[in-house]
Amino acid sequence: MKKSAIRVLQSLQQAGGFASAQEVHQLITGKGDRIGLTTIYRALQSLQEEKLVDVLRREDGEAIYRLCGEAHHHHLVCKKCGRTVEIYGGAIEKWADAVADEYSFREVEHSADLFGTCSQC
Amino acid sequence: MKKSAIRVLQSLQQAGGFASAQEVHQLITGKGDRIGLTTIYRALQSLQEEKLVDVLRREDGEAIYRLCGEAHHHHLVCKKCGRTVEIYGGAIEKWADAVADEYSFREVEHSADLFGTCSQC
DNA sequence: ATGAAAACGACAATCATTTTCATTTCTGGT
DNA sequence: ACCAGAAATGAAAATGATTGTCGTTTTCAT
Repeated sequence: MKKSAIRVLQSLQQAGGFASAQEVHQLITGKGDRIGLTTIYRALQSLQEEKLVDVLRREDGEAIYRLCGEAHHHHLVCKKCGRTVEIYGGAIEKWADAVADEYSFREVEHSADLFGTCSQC
Repeated sequence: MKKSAIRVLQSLQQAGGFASAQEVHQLITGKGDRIGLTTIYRALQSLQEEKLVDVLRREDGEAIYRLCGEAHHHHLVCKKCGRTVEIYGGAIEKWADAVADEYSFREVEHSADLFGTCSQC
Protein backbone atom coordinates (compact mmCIF):
# COMPACT_ATOMS: atom_id res chain seq x y z
CA MET A 1 0.00 0.00 0.00
CA LYS A 2 1.37 3.35 -1.08
CA LYS A 3 1.85 5.90 1.63
CA SER A 4 -0.25 8.44 -0.24
CA ALA A 5 -3.14 5.98 -0.19
CA ILE A 6 -2.79 5.68 3.55
CA ARG A 7 -2.93 9.41 3.99
CA VAL A 8 -6.06 9.55 1.87
CA LEU A 9 -7.66 6.77 3.90
CA GLN A 10 -6.94 8.65 7.10
CA SER A 11 -8.52 11.78 5.70
CA LEU A 12 -11.65 9.91 4.72
CA GLN A 13 -11.81 8.52 8.21
CA GLN A 14 -11.46 12.00 9.60
CA ALA A 15 -14.13 13.32 7.24
CA GLY A 16 -16.49 10.73 8.67
CA GLY A 17 -18.61 10.42 5.54
CA PHE A 18 -18.42 11.33 1.90
CA ALA A 19 -15.72 13.61 0.62
CA SER A 20 -14.71 14.70 -2.84
CA ALA A 21 -11.15 14.55 -4.11
CA GLN A 22 -10.83 18.28 -3.61
CA GLU A 23 -12.09 18.03 -0.05
CA VAL A 24 -9.62 15.28 0.75
CA HIS A 25 -6.90 17.46 -0.66
CA GLN A 26 -7.92 20.37 1.53
CA LEU A 27 -8.11 18.16 4.60
CA ILE A 28 -4.50 17.07 4.09
CA THR A 29 -2.97 20.35 3.02
CA GLY A 30 -4.97 22.15 5.70
CA LYS A 31 -2.91 20.33 8.30
CA GLY A 32 0.27 21.64 6.73
CA ASP A 33 1.15 18.40 4.95
CA ARG A 34 1.95 18.78 1.30
CA ILE A 35 0.46 16.54 -1.35
CA GLY A 36 -0.59 17.09 -4.95
CA LEU A 37 -4.12 16.86 -6.17
CA THR A 38 -2.97 14.41 -8.83
CA THR A 39 -1.77 12.04 -6.16
CA ILE A 40 -5.13 12.23 -4.41
CA TYR A 41 -6.90 11.22 -7.59
CA ARG A 42 -4.49 8.37 -8.20
CA ALA A 43 -4.76 7.14 -4.63
CA LEU A 44 -8.56 7.24 -4.78
CA GLN A 45 -8.50 5.21 -7.98
CA SER A 46 -6.28 2.56 -6.41
CA LEU A 47 -8.41 2.42 -3.30
CA GLN A 48 -11.46 2.01 -5.48
CA GLU A 49 -9.90 -0.92 -7.32
CA GLU A 50 -8.93 -2.50 -4.02
CA LYS A 51 -12.51 -1.99 -2.90
CA LEU A 52 -11.47 -0.01 0.13
CA VAL A 53 -13.53 3.01 -0.83
CA ASP A 54 -16.95 3.48 -2.40
CA VAL A 55 -17.65 6.13 -4.96
CA LEU A 56 -20.93 7.91 -5.61
CA ARG A 57 -21.89 11.07 -7.45
CA ARG A 58 -23.22 14.35 -6.18
CA GLU A 59 -26.08 15.86 -8.11
CA ASP A 60 -23.69 18.03 -10.08
CA GLY A 61 -21.70 14.97 -11.13
CA GLU A 62 -18.75 15.43 -8.81
CA ALA A 63 -17.42 12.13 -7.49
CA ILE A 64 -17.52 11.62 -3.74
CA TYR A 65 -15.73 8.86 -1.86
CA ARG A 66 -16.15 7.16 1.45
CA LEU A 67 -14.56 4.31 3.34
CA CYS A 68 -16.18 1.00 2.57
CA GLY A 69 -18.15 -0.51 5.38
CA GLU A 70 -18.73 2.80 7.03
CA ALA A 71 -22.34 3.21 8.02
CA HIS A 72 -23.91 5.13 5.24
CA HIS A 73 -26.63 7.62 5.80
CA HIS A 74 -28.99 9.90 3.99
CA HIS A 75 -29.53 13.60 4.04
CA LEU A 76 -32.38 15.90 4.87
CA VAL A 77 -31.49 19.25 3.37
CA CYS A 78 -33.23 22.57 3.81
CA LYS A 79 -33.72 24.15 0.40
CA LYS A 80 -33.55 27.65 1.82
CA CYS A 81 -30.77 27.76 4.39
CA GLY A 82 -28.89 24.62 3.44
CA ARG A 83 -29.06 23.14 6.92
CA THR A 84 -28.50 19.41 6.65
CA VAL A 85 -29.48 16.56 8.93
CA GLU A 86 -27.94 13.14 8.57
CA ILE A 87 -30.41 10.29 8.69
CA TYR A 88 -29.17 6.88 9.75
CA GLY A 89 -30.79 3.50 9.34
CA GLY A 90 -34.49 3.22 8.89
CA ALA A 91 -36.94 1.55 6.60
CA ILE A 92 -35.23 2.53 3.39
CA GLU A 93 -32.62 -0.20 3.56
CA LYS A 94 -35.30 -2.82 3.80
CA TRP A 95 -37.17 -1.22 0.94
CA ALA A 96 -34.02 -1.26 -1.20
CA ASP A 97 -33.36 -4.91 -0.41
CA ALA A 98 -36.95 -5.88 -1.13
CA VAL A 99 -36.96 -4.11 -4.47
CA ALA A 100 -33.58 -5.56 -5.45
CA ASP A 101 -34.81 -9.01 -4.59
CA GLU A 102 -38.02 -8.58 -6.52
CA TYR A 103 -36.13 -7.74 -9.70
CA SER A 104 -33.21 -10.11 -9.11
CA PHE A 105 -30.60 -7.39 -8.94
CA ARG A 106 -27.42 -8.05 -7.00
CA GLU A 107 -24.99 -5.80 -5.15
CA VAL A 108 -27.53 -3.04 -4.95
CA GLU A 109 -26.63 0.31 -3.51
CA HIS A 110 -28.94 3.20 -3.12
CA SER A 111 -28.92 6.91 -2.74
CA ALA A 112 -31.81 8.74 -1.16
CA ASP A 113 -32.01 12.32 -0.11
CA LEU A 114 -34.79 14.51 1.16
CA PHE A 115 -35.23 18.20 0.39
CA GLY A 116 -37.62 20.48 2.18
CA THR A 117 -37.95 23.56 4.31
CA CYS A 118 -36.69 23.46 7.86
CA SER A 119 -38.57 24.73 10.88
CA GLN A 120 -36.51 27.93 11.07
CA CYS A 121 -37.12 29.00 7.51
CA MET B 1 -43.26 25.18 -24.58
CA LYS B 2 -40.26 26.22 -26.63
CA LYS B 3 -39.86 24.56 -29.95
CA SER B 4 -36.32 23.47 -29.12
CA ALA B 5 -37.72 21.65 -26.10
CA ILE B 6 -40.16 19.86 -28.35
CA ARG B 7 -37.41 18.75 -30.68
CA VAL B 8 -35.43 17.46 -27.72
CA LEU B 9 -38.46 15.59 -26.41
CA GLN B 10 -38.94 13.95 -29.80
CA SER B 11 -35.31 12.88 -29.87
CA LEU B 12 -35.59 11.34 -26.44
CA GLN B 13 -38.65 9.50 -27.60
CA GLN B 14 -36.76 8.27 -30.62
CA ALA B 15 -33.81 7.25 -28.45
CA GLY B 16 -36.20 5.12 -26.44
CA GLY B 17 -34.17 5.27 -23.27
CA PHE B 18 -31.46 7.36 -21.70
CA ALA B 19 -29.43 9.72 -23.83
CA SER B 20 -26.79 12.29 -23.02
CA ALA B 21 -26.97 15.89 -24.19
CA GLN B 22 -24.37 15.12 -26.83
CA GLU B 23 -26.34 12.12 -28.07
CA VAL B 24 -29.50 14.17 -28.35
CA HIS B 25 -27.53 16.71 -30.31
CA GLN B 26 -26.25 14.06 -32.69
CA LEU B 27 -29.72 12.61 -33.12
CA ILE B 28 -31.07 15.97 -34.24
CA THR B 29 -28.16 17.16 -36.36
CA GLY B 30 -27.82 13.68 -37.83
CA LYS B 31 -31.20 14.16 -39.47
CA GLY B 32 -29.96 17.35 -41.11
CA ASP B 33 -31.72 19.69 -38.69
CA ARG B 34 -29.52 22.36 -37.21
CA ILE B 35 -29.46 23.12 -33.50
CA GLY B 36 -26.76 24.27 -31.10
CA LEU B 37 -25.46 22.17 -28.26
CA THR B 38 -26.11 25.06 -25.90
CA THR B 39 -29.78 24.99 -26.81
CA ILE B 40 -29.91 21.28 -26.07
CA TYR B 41 -28.56 21.87 -22.59
CA ARG B 42 -31.00 24.67 -21.93
CA ALA B 43 -33.94 22.68 -23.22
CA LEU B 44 -32.97 19.72 -21.06
CA GLN B 45 -32.78 21.98 -18.03
CA SER B 46 -36.23 23.39 -18.69
CA LEU B 47 -37.66 19.94 -19.25
CA GLN B 48 -36.12 18.83 -16.00
CA GLU B 49 -37.72 21.68 -14.11
CA GLU B 50 -41.05 20.89 -15.73
CA LYS B 51 -40.55 17.29 -14.66
CA LEU B 52 -40.89 16.03 -18.20
CA VAL B 53 -37.51 14.34 -18.19
CA ASP B 54 -35.52 12.42 -15.61
CA VAL B 55 -31.82 12.88 -15.16
CA LEU B 56 -29.34 10.31 -13.93
CA ARG B 57 -25.58 9.97 -14.12
CA ARG B 58 -23.45 7.51 -16.00
CA GLU B 59 -20.58 6.04 -14.04
CA ASP B 60 -18.22 8.59 -15.51
CA GLY B 61 -20.42 11.42 -14.27
CA GLU B 62 -22.00 12.35 -17.58
CA ALA B 63 -25.66 13.31 -17.22
CA ILE B 64 -28.19 11.20 -19.08
CA TYR B 65 -31.81 12.14 -19.64
CA ARG B 66 -34.98 10.27 -20.35
CA LEU B 67 -38.65 10.92 -20.82
CA CYS B 68 -40.57 10.21 -17.69
CA GLY B 69 -44.19 9.59 -16.96
CA GLU B 70 -46.26 11.86 -14.79
CA ALA B 71 -46.27 9.59 -11.80
CA HIS B 72 -43.54 10.01 -9.23
CA HIS B 73 -41.30 7.00 -9.24
CA HIS B 74 -37.81 5.73 -8.52
CA HIS B 75 -35.26 3.86 -10.54
CA LEU B 76 -33.44 0.58 -10.28
CA VAL B 77 -30.51 0.83 -12.68
CA CYS B 78 -28.06 -1.84 -13.74
CA LYS B 79 -24.55 -0.44 -13.40
CA LYS B 80 -23.26 -2.60 -16.23
CA CYS B 81 -25.84 -2.62 -19.01
CA GLY B 82 -27.92 0.39 -18.02
CA ARG B 83 -31.18 -1.54 -17.96
CA THR B 84 -33.64 0.41 -15.86
CA VAL B 85 -36.73 -0.57 -13.94
CA GLU B 86 -39.16 2.02 -12.70
CA ILE B 87 -40.32 1.52 -9.14
CA TYR B 88 -43.66 2.96 -8.19
CA GLY B 89 -45.12 3.63 -4.78
CA GLY B 90 -43.93 1.66 -1.82
CA ALA B 91 -42.60 2.25 1.63
CA ILE B 92 -40.25 5.05 0.76
CA GLU B 93 -42.91 7.74 0.65
CA LYS B 94 -43.93 6.87 4.17
CA TRP B 95 -40.34 6.87 5.27
CA ALA B 96 -39.81 10.32 3.78
CA ASP B 97 -42.89 11.67 5.49
CA ALA B 98 -41.91 10.16 8.82
CA VAL B 99 -38.41 11.62 8.67
CA ALA B 100 -39.70 15.02 7.59
CA ASP B 101 -42.12 15.01 10.47
CA GLU B 102 -39.48 13.97 12.97
CA TYR B 103 -37.28 16.93 12.09
CA SER B 104 -40.13 19.36 11.48
CA PHE B 105 -39.35 19.91 7.83
CA ARG B 106 -42.13 20.99 5.53
CA GLU B 107 -42.74 20.54 1.80
CA VAL B 108 -40.32 17.68 1.62
CA GLU B 109 -39.43 16.09 -1.68
CA HIS B 110 -37.18 13.14 -2.10
CA SER B 111 -35.05 11.40 -4.64
CA ALA B 112 -34.12 7.76 -4.29
CA ASP B 113 -32.42 5.54 -6.82
CA LEU B 114 -31.02 2.06 -6.64
CA PHE B 115 -27.95 0.85 -8.49
CA GLY B 116 -26.91 -2.75 -8.82
CA THR B 117 -26.20 -5.57 -11.21
CA CYS B 118 -29.11 -7.07 -13.09
CA SER B 119 -29.72 -10.77 -13.49
CA GLN B 120 -28.39 -10.83 -17.04
CA CYS B 121 -25.05 -9.20 -16.24
C1' DA C 1 -44.58 47.16 -40.17
C1' DT C 2 -42.29 47.72 -35.70
C1' DG C 3 -40.36 47.38 -31.37
C1' DA C 4 -39.83 44.66 -27.17
C1' DA C 5 -38.99 40.31 -25.38
C1' DA C 6 -37.73 35.63 -25.85
C1' DA C 7 -34.95 32.20 -28.03
C1' DC C 8 -30.87 30.95 -30.36
C1' DG C 9 -26.10 29.57 -31.00
C1' DA C 10 -21.02 30.42 -31.64
C1' DC C 11 -17.61 31.02 -28.63
C1' DA C 12 -15.26 31.53 -24.31
C1' DA C 13 -15.06 30.31 -19.47
C1' DT C 14 -15.28 27.03 -15.70
C1' DC C 15 -14.57 22.99 -13.18
C1' DA C 16 -13.53 18.13 -12.21
C1' DT C 17 -10.64 14.77 -13.84
C1' DT C 18 -6.86 12.69 -16.63
C1' DT C 19 -2.55 12.76 -19.03
C1' DT C 20 2.17 14.12 -19.68
C1' DC C 21 6.61 14.47 -18.38
C1' DA C 22 10.44 15.99 -15.74
C1' DT C 23 12.03 15.40 -11.16
C1' DT C 24 12.41 13.04 -6.81
C1' DT C 25 12.27 9.03 -3.95
C1' DC C 26 12.55 4.22 -3.20
C1' DT C 27 14.67 -0.35 -4.18
C1' DG C 28 17.78 -4.13 -4.52
C1' DG C 29 22.23 -5.56 -5.85
C1' DT C 30 27.14 -4.77 -5.55
C1' DA D 1 27.70 3.49 0.89
C1' DC D 2 26.92 3.73 -4.21
C1' DC D 3 24.44 3.33 -8.24
C1' DA D 4 21.08 2.17 -11.81
C1' DG D 5 16.49 1.22 -12.78
C1' DA D 6 11.73 1.35 -11.23
C1' DA D 7 8.05 3.57 -9.01
C1' DA D 8 5.92 7.66 -7.14
C1' DT D 9 5.15 12.44 -7.21
C1' DG D 10 3.22 16.84 -8.70
C1' DA D 11 3.12 21.02 -11.73
C1' DA D 12 1.29 22.10 -15.78
C1' DA D 13 -1.23 21.09 -19.90
C1' DA D 14 -5.00 18.52 -21.98
C1' DT D 15 -9.63 16.83 -21.95
C1' DG D 16 -14.49 16.82 -21.81
C1' DA D 17 -18.94 18.06 -19.95
C1' DT D 18 -21.47 21.87 -18.70
C1' DT D 19 -22.48 26.84 -18.14
C1' DG D 20 -22.06 31.88 -19.10
C1' DT D 21 -21.79 35.72 -22.40
C1' DC D 22 -23.43 38.40 -25.79
C1' DG D 23 -24.61 39.69 -30.35
C1' DT D 24 -28.04 38.06 -33.74
C1' DT D 25 -32.47 36.13 -35.09
C1' DT D 26 -37.20 34.93 -34.40
C1' DT D 27 -41.77 35.60 -32.35
C1' DC D 28 -45.65 38.15 -31.44
C1' DA D 29 -48.83 41.56 -30.01
C1' DT D 30 -49.97 46.01 -31.45
